[in-house]
Amino acid sequence: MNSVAPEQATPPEVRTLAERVFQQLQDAIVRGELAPGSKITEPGLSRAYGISRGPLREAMRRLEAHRLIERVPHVGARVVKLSMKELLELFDVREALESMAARLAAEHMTAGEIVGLREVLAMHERQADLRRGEAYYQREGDLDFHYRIVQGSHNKMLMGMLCDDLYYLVRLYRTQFSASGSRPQRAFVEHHRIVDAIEAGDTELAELLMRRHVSASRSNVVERYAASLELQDSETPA
Amino acid sequence: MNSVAPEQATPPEVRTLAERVFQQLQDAIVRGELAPGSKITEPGLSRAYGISRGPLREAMRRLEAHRLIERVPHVGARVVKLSMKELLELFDVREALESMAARLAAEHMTAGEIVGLREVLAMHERQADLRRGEAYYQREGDLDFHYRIVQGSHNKMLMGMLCDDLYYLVRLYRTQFSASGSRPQRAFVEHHRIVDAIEAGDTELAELLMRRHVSASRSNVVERYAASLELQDSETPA
DNA sequence: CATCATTTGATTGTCGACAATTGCCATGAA
DNA sequence: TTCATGGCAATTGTCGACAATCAAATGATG
Repeated sequence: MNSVAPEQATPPEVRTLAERVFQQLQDAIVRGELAPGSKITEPGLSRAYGISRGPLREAMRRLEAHRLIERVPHVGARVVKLSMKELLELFDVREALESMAARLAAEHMTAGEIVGLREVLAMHERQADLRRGEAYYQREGDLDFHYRIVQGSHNKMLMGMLCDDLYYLVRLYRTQFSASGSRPQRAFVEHHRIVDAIEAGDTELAELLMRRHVSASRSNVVERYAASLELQDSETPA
Repeated sequence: MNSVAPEQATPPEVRTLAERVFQQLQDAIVRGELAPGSKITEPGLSRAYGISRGPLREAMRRLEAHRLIERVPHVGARVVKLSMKELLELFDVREALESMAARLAAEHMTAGEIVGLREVLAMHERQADLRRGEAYYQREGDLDFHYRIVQGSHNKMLMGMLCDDLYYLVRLYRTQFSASGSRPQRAFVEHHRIVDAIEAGDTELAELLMRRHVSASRSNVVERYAASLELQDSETPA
């Protein structure tokens, strides 16, 4: 199981209570168990998780740093609720960072990492062939693909920004907007082309393809959003 | 005085103790008053700033999120010390994000923001003409220039990443490596070209020029570093 | 003399309680 | 009815103390 998901059971390094409750809360938010926009209070979570407010505040601070909750002093915190504008902002940032990651990956990725990447792609195709739980696995798999490329960049700072922050927001968006991973076959082709460029060491091509890939994904989101708005309008005509 | 520096005296919104001590610590680190790599302990800072460990831990958590200190559970925290590798990583991330910022700025910047940008450039040239404290003002001014372009992107997420995180690291690097802003006239020209492209609404050109600008700055750092290594070797020939 | 176990000191993690600020609701006046 | 004002409950911010953990100093042993 090579998922991008954080191992939750008993990771070797969960030394502190705050760390554990942080991961639990992060998971709950990304999964949508804590509704976007809902207010979360310290005494409430403190009772719910059976810990004191001290570690809980620490966990909440980390959630805030990861942009999963928003806090305002003396008022409280609420789970982040991505607006369409913010979602598009997220895509622009992803386009910038991931295209750079692809470029660096084409420059620094090792042979072993590339075969691992190919295996991920092969697994996706197998799952697509089986047509079983296509949407979900495709989505997780897509994230896994991007995850590995970022790791292949060998740029710690980039890895931290994308894997520790943005990708959780991406997953949150997918649950919030219940966006099914459409355009699967096209994305498959794009993924393969990107790996080809990386394997060839073609930095500029890898960067360009990744940029288009993210941009296309963004356009797809915009289209689906516009369509959903139309549908909504036709359902409730004023 | 249109500096990028955070107003420290009594900003209108410093409602909480943790917030204040966070800004103070952030400033102390960026200024080099807290040496890079030095260990900082909670009781020590608690006494130094006359506050309890509660708010202080919160401030330290925020510093960690901003990558200004590094913590390891049950051991302690130390001020971040940028290695050359990490510094280059920082430049790659800047290149990705700032070129995107320039592209978005060319698309969304208002006329008023553009005249403000021109004023910043004019002020830099005046200071360069006067040849007074050139290096320092140039450096702060350079950051101010980039700061305004990021704001012109009108992308909140991008602004948060660059202005709230990376730019503090850039300033930290400048004090840590005591890097004087060399190549001033060339940077001036590049700045002007970038503003021209933004004003013309040429998104692709603005992006390309900003990318080259950051890349050139990176190359400059590499050169100076190599030179300093040679000098060091000649001084202490094993 | 080097190596390793032990102890000690300090630091971090956690907890419960108190004070300060906020938002809400009821009351009253225009 | 609407708006302002005052009080009240709840939440957040802050503090000091206790327990768990780690790193270095100490001493014992081969």
